[in-house]
Amino acid sequence: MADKYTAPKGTTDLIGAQARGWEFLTTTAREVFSHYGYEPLYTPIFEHTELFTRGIGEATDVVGKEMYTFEDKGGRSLTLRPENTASVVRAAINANITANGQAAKLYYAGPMFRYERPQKGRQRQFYQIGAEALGLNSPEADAEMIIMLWHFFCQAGIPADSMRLLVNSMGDGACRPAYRDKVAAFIKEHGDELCEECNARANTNPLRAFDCKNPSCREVFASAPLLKDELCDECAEHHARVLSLLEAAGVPYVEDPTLVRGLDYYTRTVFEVQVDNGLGSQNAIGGGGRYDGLFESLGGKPTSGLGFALGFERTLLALEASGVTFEDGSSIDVYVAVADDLYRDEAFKLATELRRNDVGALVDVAGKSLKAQFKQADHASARYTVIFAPDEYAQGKVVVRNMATKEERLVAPSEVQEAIGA
RNA sequence: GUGGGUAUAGCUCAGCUGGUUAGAGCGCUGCACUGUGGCUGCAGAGGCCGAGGGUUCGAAUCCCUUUACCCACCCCA
Repeated sequence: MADKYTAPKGTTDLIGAQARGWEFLTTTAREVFSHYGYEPLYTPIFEHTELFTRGIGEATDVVGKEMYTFEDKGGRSLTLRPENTASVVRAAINANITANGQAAKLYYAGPMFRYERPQKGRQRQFYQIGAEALGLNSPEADAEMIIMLWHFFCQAGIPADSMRLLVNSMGDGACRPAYRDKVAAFIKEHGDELCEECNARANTNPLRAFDCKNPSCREVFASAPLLKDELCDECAEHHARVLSLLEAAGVPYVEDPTLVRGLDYYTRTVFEVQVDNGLGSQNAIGGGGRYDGLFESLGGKPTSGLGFALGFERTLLALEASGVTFEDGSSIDVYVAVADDLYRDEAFKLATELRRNDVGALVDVAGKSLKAQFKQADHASARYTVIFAPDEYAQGKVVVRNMATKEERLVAPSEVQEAIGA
């Protein structure tokens, strides 16, 4: 554990079960999302810093203190992406894929970067899988997005009853500003009963005060005005429709009027999936919402948008807590062994042929004893072991041993594939 | 950015109030079984006890510093 060459703070190598878990989840995502008509989109790991300051919002913690920003050799200010929605929208604007009211459904998977103090379920380089639906403004689109996220988690193996789906509406340009002022006024009114941070939020981002975990603040906020009661008619109707669609789809949700996403771009529908076990002090494994103003903030034409991101590491923790494991997944059908070094060339050749025919085959390349070769075959869970041995090979045959039943058959090397039923 | 904890073999960890060659289990390699895996028995390899400094006749053990990791606050996925 020399610390000379360790991965930087907050980063980790995806190795063993974690690496397999990542492949499993990205594969699952591709399968599930494609059934909803989603296509892959991969954007750069770094972007112009301004994309994030404009897109996510200057007042957010993510932009204010968590970005990995650097200057490149050309003097440009670049930032490692702290999230991917702004990039996807930028890419969509650049490629003009939402021209003339066309919709686009896109998903991605990859690392994000935030300069935070690491802890369980939170690292500086972390992996997200996400989806964005662009150019769709109907409540049906919202419901479909939420259902897809729920579907993904279920498909990945998290028991539905261990998850909790929270849904809320944040209003839009017509109703949120007034509500925002109302909350700010409420905070000022109760200033002496609230913590410092809550007071500070009155000026920066009043809604975030709902996230405060301080018990006494929560108590005060229990009587705060709720956006739910202040929504404009359009937002209220939209929200009600989303909820009834979720209900009809049998996706259990909880209305949480205090759910406030931390990024400035959200409008109307916001949602979050939480679990109670395995995540330490975190509890959100995925979340997202609608961002109808983001295109314009980034210089595009008014276009609605909607999406979610889910945290890979947290999802993995939740899966582990549910007893899901990612065992070594090598698929070895045959182990080709030699009883004498004389046959190593033949064995090597057979293994090569089998692999070309789509059969998983292992052959010893370390000069091990026959016994050691059997052990390897066993550890690889090979279903069969083929043995090149003097007596049998003198008749042009090799031994095919079924490792489970211990039955052995003699066949010509060319018939091995048939003998193992592959 | 602010707290608390931990650091000994590939992995999980013992090592009491300082005492001589630093241990166990699992894993790995070999042998018993020279052409047949799992079980068993035996043997072996693998450690500058995170790093640096100090106290001491003597430090994995005590003190200081440092680094890393973990956990929590905060924030979010």
